Amino acid sequence: MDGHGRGGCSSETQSEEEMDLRRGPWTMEEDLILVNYIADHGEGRWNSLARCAGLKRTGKSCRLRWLNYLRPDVRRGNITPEEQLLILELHSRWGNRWSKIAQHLPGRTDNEIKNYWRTRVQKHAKQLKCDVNSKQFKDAMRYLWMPRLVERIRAASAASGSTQNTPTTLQNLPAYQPLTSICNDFGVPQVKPNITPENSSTDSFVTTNTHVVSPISDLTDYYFHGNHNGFQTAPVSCPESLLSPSGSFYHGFELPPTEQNVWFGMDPPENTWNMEDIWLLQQQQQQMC
DNA sequence: AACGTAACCAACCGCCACTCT
DNA sequence: GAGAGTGGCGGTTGGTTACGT
Repeated sequence: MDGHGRGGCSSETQSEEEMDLRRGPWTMEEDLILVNYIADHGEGRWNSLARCAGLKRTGKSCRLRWLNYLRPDVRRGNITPEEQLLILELHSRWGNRWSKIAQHLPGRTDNEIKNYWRTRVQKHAKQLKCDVNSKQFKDAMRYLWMPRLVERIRAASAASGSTQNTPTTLQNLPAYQPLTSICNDFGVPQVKPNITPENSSTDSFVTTNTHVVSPISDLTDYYFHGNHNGFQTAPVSCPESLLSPSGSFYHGFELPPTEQNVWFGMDPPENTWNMEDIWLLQQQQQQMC
C-alpha cells in the first residue's frame, strides 16, 4: 500500500533502533520539517516519508501530527454549539465512529471529537450516574441537551441579526422537540415559542427580554444555572417521558427521595448555589409536578 | 505562594483491514 | 494464498494548564 521500494531515499532499510526514534511532544523544528516535506512531496506513505524527511518519528506519528495538528484546514478552538449539536446527533446515529463523525465537521479531527465526547459528554453521564450509552442518558440528550443547543444557536443568530441564516447543519438535523414546547404544559415561561400549528414545522423562536440564553453549553448548566443571571431555574422542561408517575424527576436514574433529586443525581455546580437557590428550585419542582 | 485536583488534549498503542509482492 | 508492510481507527495514557483551597 505504501509503495515499498519507491521513493528512493537511502535510509529505507534502517530499523527503528537504528533510527533512534523520538517520542513525545513534537518540536517546532520537527513540525517545520514535516510541513515542508509534505508541501514538496505530498502526504501519504508515511513511514518512508518520515525516513526521507529525516524525522526520527514513526510514520504513524507523522501522519497523526499532520492530520490532527499541522494540516492547514484543521480548525482549532472551542467546539461551537452547532458543532456540539451535530456531534450529539451523529453519535446517536453512528456511535463511536469518530472519523465518520469528523467527516461531517469540516476542520475538526476525529481525535478532537473523541476528546470532546470523553471529557464533556461522558462527564455528564457520570454525573447523572448512568451509562453514556443508556437509554436514560440518550433521552436526556435528545430531549434536554439538544433542544437546548438548538435554542442557543437560534438565539445567537437572532442576537447577531442573522435570523434568516439558520446554520446549514441545523437544517440537516431532525426536528427536535423544542425545549419550550416541552415545558409549555407546565406553564413555565422560559423562551417564548413562536409556534402555531401553521409554523410548527419551522418552530421559530423569540427570546424574552428577561431571558438570555446561557453562553454555557451543557446539561449541567441547563439543570443548574437557575435564577442567577436571569436564567430559568433548573428542571422546568422535563418531558413527560422523563417524569416518574410520582412526579419526581427522571425516574430512570432512580434517585433516592432526598435533596439529591434536586441535583438530578449530580453534584451541584461549583460554588454557584446556595440554600436559597435550592429552596427556589424545590418550589418550582413542586409547582411543576 | 504552595499544593492538590480537575479538565483538557496531544500523542501513543493495539488492532484490523487492505494492498502489494 | 500467504506473509509483510502500511494506513486507519478507536481506546488509552500522560503531560500541561486551569482552578480551587
